[in-house]
Amino acid sequence: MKVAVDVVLFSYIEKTLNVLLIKRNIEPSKGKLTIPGVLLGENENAETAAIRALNDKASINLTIDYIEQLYTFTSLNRDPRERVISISYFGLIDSNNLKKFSNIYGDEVNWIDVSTLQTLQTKLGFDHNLIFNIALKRLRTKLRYEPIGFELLPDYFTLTELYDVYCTILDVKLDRRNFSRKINSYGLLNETQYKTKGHVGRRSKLYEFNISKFNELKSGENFYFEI
Amino acid sequence: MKVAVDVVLFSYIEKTLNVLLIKRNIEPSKGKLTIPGVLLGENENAETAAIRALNDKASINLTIDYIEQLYTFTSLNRDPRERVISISYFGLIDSNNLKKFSNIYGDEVNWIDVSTLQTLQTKLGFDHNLIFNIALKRLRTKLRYEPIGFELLPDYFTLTELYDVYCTILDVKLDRRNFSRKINSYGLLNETQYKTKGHVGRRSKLYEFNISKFNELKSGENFYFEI
DNA sequence: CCAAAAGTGTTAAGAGTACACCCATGC
DNA sequence: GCATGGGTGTACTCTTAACACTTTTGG
Repeated sequence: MKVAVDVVLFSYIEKTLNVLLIKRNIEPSKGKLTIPGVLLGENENAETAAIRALNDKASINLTIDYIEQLYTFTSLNRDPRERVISISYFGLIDSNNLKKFSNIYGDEVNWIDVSTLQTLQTKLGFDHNLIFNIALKRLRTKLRYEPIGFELLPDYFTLTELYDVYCTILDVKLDRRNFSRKINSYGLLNETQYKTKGHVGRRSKLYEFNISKFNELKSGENFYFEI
Repeated sequence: MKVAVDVVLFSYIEKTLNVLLIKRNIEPSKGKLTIPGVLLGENENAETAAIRALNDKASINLTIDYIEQLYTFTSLNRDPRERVISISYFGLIDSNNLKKFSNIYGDEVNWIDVSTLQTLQTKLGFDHNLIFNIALKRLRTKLRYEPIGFELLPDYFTLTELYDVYCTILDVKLDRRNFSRKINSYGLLNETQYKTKGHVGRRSKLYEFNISKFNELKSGENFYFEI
C-alpha cells in the first residue's frame, strides 16, 4: 500500500478560475490530465509533500498562498497498478506568483479554465474528477465562510477585483454595493495610500488584507465571516 | 510506514456529551486513554476500517448513526515505535444502541464525559488530545450548520430532547421557543402519532427526522440549515 | 465631451432576539 | 391542588436585499 499526496491548486487568471493540471506522458492514464501529486516521503509530512508535488510537477515553489487538507481517498482501485491511498489538498495561488512552467518529469503543465473543464466534461486520469469536484465544492464553501478570496489576488488589490473573484467562483452576480458594505464591515481590509494607474476611468483605491486583525478576530469567541 | 484509522465516537448519555475512549493495557501509552483505532487492512477502505475499529474495540457493530472523515494526521513522531499516519473519523451514536462493552484486546472501554475530560485536562495517549479536540470542534460546527443532532437520539424523540442536545454540546442556553420555531421552519421533523409516557408532567409529542425531505432539500440549490 | 470604471445611500422586507404565561398530567 | 415538564405568541431590532446615479480620469 502506497501513500500519495495530491493537490488541487486553483488560481484566478484573467478573470477566470483555473486549476493546475498535468498531462501525463506515461501509463497509466497516459495522455490524460491529472492533478499533481507525489508519493509521501518517509521523512516528510503530508503538507510538505503537497508543496513538493507543486514544486516538482509545476515549479511552483514556496509561494503557495493558501493550502489545506481536503480529504483522504482510500478506495481499493484508485490506481490500476497497486493500492495507493491519496491524501489530497486544495490550494490557492496568486497568479502573479506563477513562473514559467517546466517539470522534472517532462509532463505538460496546464492551467485549465474550470468552467471549460466542466462544460466539456473532461475526463481526468485516475479518480481525479472526484477529487477535483470535492475541491471545487470546498473552495466555494470556504469562500463564503472564510476570508480566503484575498489569497487569489496580489498583496494590494481593489474592491472590484475582489468582487470579481467572488462573482466568478460562486457563479453569481452579487450586488456591488452590498458586497462593499459587507466586506468593509469586518474591518479586514486596510485602505492603502495607493491607487491603480495605467487604465482609463477613475482610479481605484488599493487595499491590503489585515492579517493581524484577522487573527485577532479568529481568536475571539464570535467571529462569523460570511459573504 | 503504517496507516491507521482512528475514530472519535460521541454519544449523548444522560444529558451529557460523552466520548468513547479505550484504556490501553500495553505499551506505548499503556494505562492512558486513547481513541479506538485499527490498522487499515489491505482490502478495506478507511470507513470500513473505522467501523471495524469500533466493533473490535468496543463491540459497537453496524449501528453507527453518523460517521464522517475528520482529518489525516501525518506528523513524523505520532507513534514512538514507527511511523504511523492516522486517517481519523468522527462519529455519532444513539446511546440506546450501546451494548455491553467487551473487546478482543482486553482493554478497558469507557464512555467519558467530555466536560469532565476538559476540566481535568486529561492527557490521552499518543496525539489523541489533538485528534479529540479537532473532532469536538467539528462536532460543534456541524451541529450548527447541518442537521446531525438527531443522530444522537432515538428514532422518535421530543423537541426538548433535541433542544437539550444542542444546548449541551454547544454549551449555550438557547431560547426554547426560538429553537422550536427555527427547527420546525425547515420541515425536517415529522410529528408522529406518539407521545411520551411514564413520567410526571405533560406528555410530549414524539417527532422523527424526515430523511427524504432532507435529501430533497440537500439536492436543491439553496438549502442552508442553521441553528 | 465622451467612454470607462469606481464609488456610494436609502428603503422595504425578512430574520433574529428577547421575553412569560398557560396546559396537561401524576401523585 | 401542586409540582413537573411541555408548549406556544408578540414586539422590537437588526440584517439583508433590492435598486441607479454621480465622480474621476484618459483619450
